[in-house]
Amino acid sequence: MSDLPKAYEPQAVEAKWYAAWIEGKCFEADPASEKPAYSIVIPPPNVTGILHLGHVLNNTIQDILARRARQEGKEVLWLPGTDHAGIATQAKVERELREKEKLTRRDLGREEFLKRVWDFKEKHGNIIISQLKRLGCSCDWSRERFTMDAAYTKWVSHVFVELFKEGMIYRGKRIVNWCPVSLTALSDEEVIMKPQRSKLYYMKYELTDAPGEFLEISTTRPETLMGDVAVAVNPKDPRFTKYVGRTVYRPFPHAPIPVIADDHVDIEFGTGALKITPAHDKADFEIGLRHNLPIIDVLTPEAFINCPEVPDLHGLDRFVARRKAAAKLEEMGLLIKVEEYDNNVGFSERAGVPIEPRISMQWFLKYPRVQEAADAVANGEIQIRPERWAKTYAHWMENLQDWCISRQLWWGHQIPVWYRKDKLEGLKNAESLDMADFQSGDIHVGIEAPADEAGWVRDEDVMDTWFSSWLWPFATMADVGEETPTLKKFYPTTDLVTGPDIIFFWVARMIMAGFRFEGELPFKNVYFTSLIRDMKGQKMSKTLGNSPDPLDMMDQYGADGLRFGLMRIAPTGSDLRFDEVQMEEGRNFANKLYNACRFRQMGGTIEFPETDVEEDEGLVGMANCFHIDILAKLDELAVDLTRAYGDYRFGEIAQRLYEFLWSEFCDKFLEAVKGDLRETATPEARVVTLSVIDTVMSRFLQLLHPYMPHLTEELSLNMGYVDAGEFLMEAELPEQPVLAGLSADDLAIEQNKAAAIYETAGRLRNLKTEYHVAARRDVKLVVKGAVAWLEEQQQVLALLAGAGEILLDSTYEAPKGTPVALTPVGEIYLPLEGLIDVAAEKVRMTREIAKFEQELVRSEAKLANESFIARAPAEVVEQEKARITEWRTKLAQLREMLEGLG
RNA sequence: GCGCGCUUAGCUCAGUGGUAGAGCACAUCCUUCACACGGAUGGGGUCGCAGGUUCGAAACCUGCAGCGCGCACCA
Repeated sequence: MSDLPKAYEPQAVEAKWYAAWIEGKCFEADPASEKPAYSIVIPPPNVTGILHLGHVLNNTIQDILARRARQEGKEVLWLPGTDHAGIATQAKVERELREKEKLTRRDLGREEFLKRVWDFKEKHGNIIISQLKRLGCSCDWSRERFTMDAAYTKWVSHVFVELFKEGMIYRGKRIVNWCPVSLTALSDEEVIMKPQRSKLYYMKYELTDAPGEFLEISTTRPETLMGDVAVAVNPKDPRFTKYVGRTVYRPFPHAPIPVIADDHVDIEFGTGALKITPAHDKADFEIGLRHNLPIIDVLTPEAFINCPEVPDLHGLDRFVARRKAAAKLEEMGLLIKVEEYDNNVGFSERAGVPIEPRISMQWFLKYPRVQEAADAVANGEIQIRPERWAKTYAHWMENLQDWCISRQLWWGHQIPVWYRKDKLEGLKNAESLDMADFQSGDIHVGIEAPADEAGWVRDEDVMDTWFSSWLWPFATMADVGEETPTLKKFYPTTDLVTGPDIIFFWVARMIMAGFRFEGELPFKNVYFTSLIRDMKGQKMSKTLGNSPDPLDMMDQYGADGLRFGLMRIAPTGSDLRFDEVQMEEGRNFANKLYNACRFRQMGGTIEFPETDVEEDEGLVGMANCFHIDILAKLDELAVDLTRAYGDYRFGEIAQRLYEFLWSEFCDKFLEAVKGDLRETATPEARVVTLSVIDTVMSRFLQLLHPYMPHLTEELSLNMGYVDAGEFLMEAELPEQPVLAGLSADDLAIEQNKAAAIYETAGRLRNLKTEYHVAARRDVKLVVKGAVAWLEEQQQVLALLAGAGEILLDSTYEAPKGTPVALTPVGEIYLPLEGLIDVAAEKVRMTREIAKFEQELVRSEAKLANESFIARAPAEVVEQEKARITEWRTKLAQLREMLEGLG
């Protein structure tokens, strides 16, 4: 017996193996390799982020794919890195600055502030990288990238310049989504619509040419009333025809504004009349453009009222001002009523406050290669899984809006545009900037600053983080204009694994960028993971505090336990409910495997008997039905796994591995062959059994390796399946099955024998339990009408069933009331002196008879149905007939026995 | 409003036309020399509802309900 502890202790083992893999350069990809390439780029986590369960799921899947690909003989590149995450990172540093030094970023100035962010990044950055290592991720760390590396930054600028010169990027004054907390524009994707309980205010504006006559208007935003420049009605709305072209008084500041007609107005909604505030609503802005209306901005960037003409509102927070404006209307007798109203309000994804539509000067991108990108998914060049996400992708691609790519932040890639100082004022306020301005020489757009830098001022804005992320698959592999061996070998990448929440942010954009800048799709397969929820079905979030720390999980259950537990409940489609119990199961599974190996080690080394049986030729010849059965099941497992990997069915793979080891190998096979390892066993039996165990265990460890890399590596070494100095993770999966040289018929015969013994053992244990002798191992069993081959396996049956002795006796006359079971190997009696209870046995048998009768009736009814006979496939009919025969035989036997009881 | 998805045992989920499954939880028994992070046995389901197709439906079709998620300029 080995000195190994009884329970597996993962912590030290996991750390040891990760270090060994790094030392052995096992994760490093070789572009010069002859092997076919397999590549994944990691979805770069936020550089200052910390690992959450979403990362664990996502990266475990990638690691499984990468490790499996290595086993399949591929040259694997899993390229890691981190994202600078503009808003999130800047916000963190600003918060720290505010809390510790009571300073804002403007107090420090751009240069000093950026220095602080870099310091912060050095200090807190890469925590997540070490956490990914703890999880066992086999990334090629020698190629780690950061989206603000110099070379990467050059890519971002290059892309901007190219697209600008192509006319795809332009600057313009538009309504954008403004975050009043982060003080920057956001893209449409960064706005989250949330249902809100709001109020709908009904108010009335007096007609200038008809005092006492009013036009009724409804709005949810009375606080922007000062920015009203018109009232719009639908031209098809007969109620308002007479007003169109006239003017009404805006209450404050008191001024006449026109009543206009515009198709956009919904006749059904509210009063049917809409106040037009072009500065604070996207639709209003467009109506304003159509009708040539002025724009009056009445909000500060921080979303406070900016309207000195109305002193009692000026300077107020927008929501305070809303109530105040309503009160003011009421005072003036212009408020008709207020209704409760449910609507959707856009929130800033990062800051969590309602965004404010705001006019501002921003840079926009017209997406390139839209058609190619849409087609690539539609025609299957890029496979999206689960497939239904392809529809979401297609829908978005069909409704693309220009992308607002500028951000009023400092942390990020600064826009590579310079303005001539002497023309700065004019350029700053120009309604639009594009190629024409570039050609005139007033602006400079380039990767490098203009030569006479002093005469120029650089655009202050930075780019949306996703404007760097969308280049990730190729910008990580080669510098601008380079054709590196890495790019050549590993681009396009094979699989992308990410969450469906960033299908627009990232996936779709990468596809477009791939086509535009590399002339090729960036990846062939996209696998969208499930969203992790808690047991109540709520989204995991820091604020809810329902997000367990993966590091805690790893401390408790091991990285392998966490990986396996999580993958085992990872569904193919919908959300995943995280249940810590499952991680415990993962740990238990690791422990089970570990103990199965300890058991094998107790068997010691294999000493071949003098007959000189060679492993290869002797194995099948000497094997019994249990050996053959487990080898066949192992082969089946390997085939099933290959298919499941092909379909990205990770939960099913985990389930099959679990079931094989626990049920098939430990519960059945090991129990069946335990006798072979006892001192009483023949040397031949011992050798065969140990060999079969080794064959199964070594192959199983390899199949399990992608899911539990550390443990399988450890056990493979300890068991001697992998030589010291070599790695299981580098061993290729053999293509041949472990079982060979047996005809399908012979295999079926052997497997049926094994199944019959297992089933019989189950029946007997059941019988023992029913008669309350489950714990006794000395009971005697008698088999009547035994199948011919039972004799050779009766020892095993006794072992499995927990019987002291099994007698084969075809003439056995059971005492009345002897418990009996009908099994695939014959009638088995459990003669128990003093325990036999005729009445109880009668009841049990009557119950069993009733059960079979029911089955018989059902089957007979089916066969009596002419349509069934006529239309069902022959094999189904045959199956049914066979069942009837079986039921009848059993019923006859049981009735006879019941009669025997008297 | 449009679209997508889900609804199977107390819980988490498999099961895409042929007698309803797994794990956990539960109950009873077992500390027998791999493992109590274990072993054995057992109880538990009109497969959301209603129609339809079919010899046969948990599965296919239609409708409905509940839940979830996207998208959308109804102020």
